Amino acid sequence: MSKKEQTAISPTRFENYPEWYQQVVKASEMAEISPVRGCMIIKPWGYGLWESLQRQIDDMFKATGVKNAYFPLFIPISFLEKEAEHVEGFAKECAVVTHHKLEKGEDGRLVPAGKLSEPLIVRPTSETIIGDAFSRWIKSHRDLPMLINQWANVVRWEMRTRVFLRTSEFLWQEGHTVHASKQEAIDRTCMMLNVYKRVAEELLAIPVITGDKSEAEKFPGAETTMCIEAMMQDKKALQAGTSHFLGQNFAKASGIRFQSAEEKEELAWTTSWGVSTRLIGGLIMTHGDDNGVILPPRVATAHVVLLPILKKPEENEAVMTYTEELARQLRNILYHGTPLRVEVDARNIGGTRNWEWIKKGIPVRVEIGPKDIASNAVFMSRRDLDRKQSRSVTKETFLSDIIGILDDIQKNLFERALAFRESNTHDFDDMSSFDAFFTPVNKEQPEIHGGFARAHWCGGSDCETTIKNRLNVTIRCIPFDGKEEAGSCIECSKPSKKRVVFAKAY
RNA sequence: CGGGACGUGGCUCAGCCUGGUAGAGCACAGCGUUCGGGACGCUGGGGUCGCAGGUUCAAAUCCUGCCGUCCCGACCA
Repeated sequence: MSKKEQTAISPTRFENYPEWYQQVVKASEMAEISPVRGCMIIKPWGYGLWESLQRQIDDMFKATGVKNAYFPLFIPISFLEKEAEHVEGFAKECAVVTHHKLEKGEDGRLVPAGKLSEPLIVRPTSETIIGDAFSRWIKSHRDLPMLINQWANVVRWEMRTRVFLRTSEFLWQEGHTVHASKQEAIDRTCMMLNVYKRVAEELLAIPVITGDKSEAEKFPGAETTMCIEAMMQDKKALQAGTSHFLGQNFAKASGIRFQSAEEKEELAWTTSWGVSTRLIGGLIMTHGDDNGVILPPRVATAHVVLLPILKKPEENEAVMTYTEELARQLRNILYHGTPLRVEVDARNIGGTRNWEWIKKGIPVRVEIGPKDIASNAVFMSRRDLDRKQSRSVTKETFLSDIIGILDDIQKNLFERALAFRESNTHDFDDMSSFDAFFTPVNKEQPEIHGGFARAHWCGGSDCETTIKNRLNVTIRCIPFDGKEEAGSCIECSKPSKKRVVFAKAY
């Protein structure tokens, strides 16, 4: 056999990153592509992750006073037309419903019939229809702030799709708030971005940069868009969440007015913010290795899998009893407020079983055989460590340590990802080294290259466009934590006070 | 939406050039031997060869159209 260690996923990240991603999604049984163009089927192992994420995000929203509601999937075209920039941004990727029934055609096939008087679009986002409701709900400053969120599916008819990262239909939450003052709306925009930063860093163990989007990258119809940006293992940036200060644009479009304390009619200020199932793609690309996914414990579909070693019939019952007892004890332990999620996999299918769980990325695997029972022990493996570091520990030690172990995995994943980002983030002050940074050695089959480049930018969209056209590199964000320093724009040399983050992006 | 590649059991693919009624490996099911182990043997199930037309006595194979997937670009959470 070859010297090279065999990996569960082929090709490896290094060999072909996009293909590796596809294979990981498949091998981990998180999702698959559906018969419907551009849409995905999220399988239980992937959906469980979304559920645990959703539950925790929802709690965080509610802690800030947000309430959930649900608005229609269909939006009248006339609603979309109300905000000019908004139309511009979304019109070309809308699914449109034009008929309301099917009839048998001449060839026996079903054909659309019953044309709608006004076509409906399937929501690409819900600012307009929620704005319409807000205009009726809000009369007085006493109705404000209005803090609403909905968990929903949306459709954006994408040309090129990728499971979890960009599909025609995806799941997300969209928060929509209305405020009496500009400052309060801006504060809310920041507050929710901070929630997203915590979601990414504390739950998903994905370090993110927070900042403002440039004019070219902001949400259609927004005054400003703030974002969290993460670095994937191919050194490309992933926009993982956005929070928009909408100014009075949508209030104007939908007629959201209120009577102020001074008895004057005023136009309201609104925000919107969202994260989607794209986060799952980000998780895979941040933590995955050549053996599959690695799930951060805080969001993992399951935390621990127990793998009883069933060899001889006369021993099996004792092994299963010991296993079930351990499962019961584990499920009584709380991990960050929720009971540990434990799987028992008693299939007698040899090493394949172990590898399936490695590919799925479950944080902790525990093998239990007759020898372990004899010594009152378990044989434990951590997904974030090398398989050779698996070790035998007593059952009591395991039970008392498991929370610490999971927290340690969580911490390890975050620190690993942070170190990767740091080592691939550089300052640039001249164009030739900037160009070299973003130019692959092999142009035919580009190797993994680039990263985050912090460079000065004059603020002009011409410079931004020039760079984008030449290198396919965009301004990911104007970071909040960037320090003020005198410099000159990397493209045009005009004065600049701050560095922005450039990168290739998903 | 432009350029490229591809579509044959669940998966990876051979067969297509030189038409003659479908193959392998893996996976799956059963039995047995192994096994703290991605094991081995035997037996078995499963495919209208992406879809629709056309050419032909005969099409996975030739022709046309459509659909889908992946990669690269434009666009995007």
